[in-house]
Amino acid sequence: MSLKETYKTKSGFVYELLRERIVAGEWPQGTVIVVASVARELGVSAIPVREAMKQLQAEGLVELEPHRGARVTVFDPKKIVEVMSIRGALEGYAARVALPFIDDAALADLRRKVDDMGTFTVAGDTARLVAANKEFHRKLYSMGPFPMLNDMIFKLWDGGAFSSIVFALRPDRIRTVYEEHLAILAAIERRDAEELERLVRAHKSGFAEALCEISARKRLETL
Amino acid sequence: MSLKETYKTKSGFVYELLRERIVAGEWPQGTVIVVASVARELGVSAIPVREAMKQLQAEGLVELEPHRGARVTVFDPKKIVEVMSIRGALEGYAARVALPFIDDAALADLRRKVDDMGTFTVAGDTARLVAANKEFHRKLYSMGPFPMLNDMIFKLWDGGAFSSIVFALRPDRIRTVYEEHLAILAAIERRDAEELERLVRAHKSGFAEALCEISARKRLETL
DNA sequence: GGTATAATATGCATCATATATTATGTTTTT
DNA sequence: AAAAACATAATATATGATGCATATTATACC
Repeated sequence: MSLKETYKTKSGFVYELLRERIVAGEWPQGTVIVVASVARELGVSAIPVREAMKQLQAEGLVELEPHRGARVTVFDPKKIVEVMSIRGALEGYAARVALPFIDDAALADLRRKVDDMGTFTVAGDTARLVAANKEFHRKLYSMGPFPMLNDMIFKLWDGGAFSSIVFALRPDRIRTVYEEHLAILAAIERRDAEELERLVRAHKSGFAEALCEISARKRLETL
Repeated sequence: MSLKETYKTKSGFVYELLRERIVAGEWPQGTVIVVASVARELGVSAIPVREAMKQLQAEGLVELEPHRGARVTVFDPKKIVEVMSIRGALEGYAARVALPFIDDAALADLRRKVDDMGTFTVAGDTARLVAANKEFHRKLYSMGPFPMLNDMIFKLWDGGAFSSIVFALRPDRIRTVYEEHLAILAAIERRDAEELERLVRAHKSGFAEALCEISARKRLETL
């Protein structure tokens, strides 16, 4: 990860690093970010850090209050439903437009990933299940003709990694998710674009509902 | 527009200003932006300008190449279709989820805006027609429960203002657009969410197709 | 035509300033 | 006199200006 060799600018280097920390949950929601501290830690001046922050803000990962400072964006239940609903619309459409480009090889790949999910489901390995889930969707959408659409989807996806907490607190969802993916795969095989879009959208809605139910029980403060 | 009174930071001031210039077409696609020049012109240092650029980059309005500089993003036909398709998905969904919140007052407002569009259509006043069109959609979506969704839509909307050029080069579209809005309004009155989403999405697709047809004839270099 | 050099613009660090928050002391009110 | 409200000073931090280093591009020279 040496700066000089991998990145062209320090600004870009800091951006990637901070992004990784936030997405990985190393810096949880609400963490205040002090520019000077980060700069000192990384051995750069404040300038590149501030520029990175501006990008992260535009991406929605941090919130920037003039003259007050920055903190990692806090997701309240309302915002979670919002993001999940938008993802439902985007991902449903992405699946629909990708469908005509799914050839036999891609279909086999998707089927294998669902098989993996089945394995991890019975094994109770939620970490790998979450990863396989993301891989499935990434593969599916990546076959489509709109790379910008994929970027938007996975920016939102990285914006809040709620999968783990849902599976932890609602283990019943694990099987549900697996079954939903079976249905999605079946729709792909049937080349049923309408149904595919509906299923993917419902898939996200289910997630949003589970998250709401959880946050009603618990205030999500540990996320 | 005095800086001190309206804006809290110079960075924010520069951001708004540059954004306005790009969106309004004052700086057309491909315009190279020299940080030092902008700074000199606005009477600020390079720092706020650079930070504004980073935000505009994250928003997709400018493209930033390390050590090379910045230019206003160029939209090729492929990218136009992409943006319009994504907008179709987002706006269709936005209309659908807004529908339950459309009360009589909002409906009357929407109907009046479509009437305006009718007036401007027969008058051939495309400038006002474009404005009324945007107002119609803004009003419609703003009734919905997802402000973040609206932000995404109108960020994309501002990203490329193609309406004028379409009407200029394909005058037949003027009447089509008006009729499509009549159909959309009818679907709202019938409270038909499914059909509403379909119509809004088709509305954008029609636009994308017209743009493609235009760019096939003309290389869009004057946009 | 390839290489060296000059010109231009970006990228970054240091230093200075403005702003918000916290702490402290003072005044006012009950 | 005690408590609350207000004003003021102190600190921390974000924001911004200046100056320099570095990368890229163009030009000239061999």
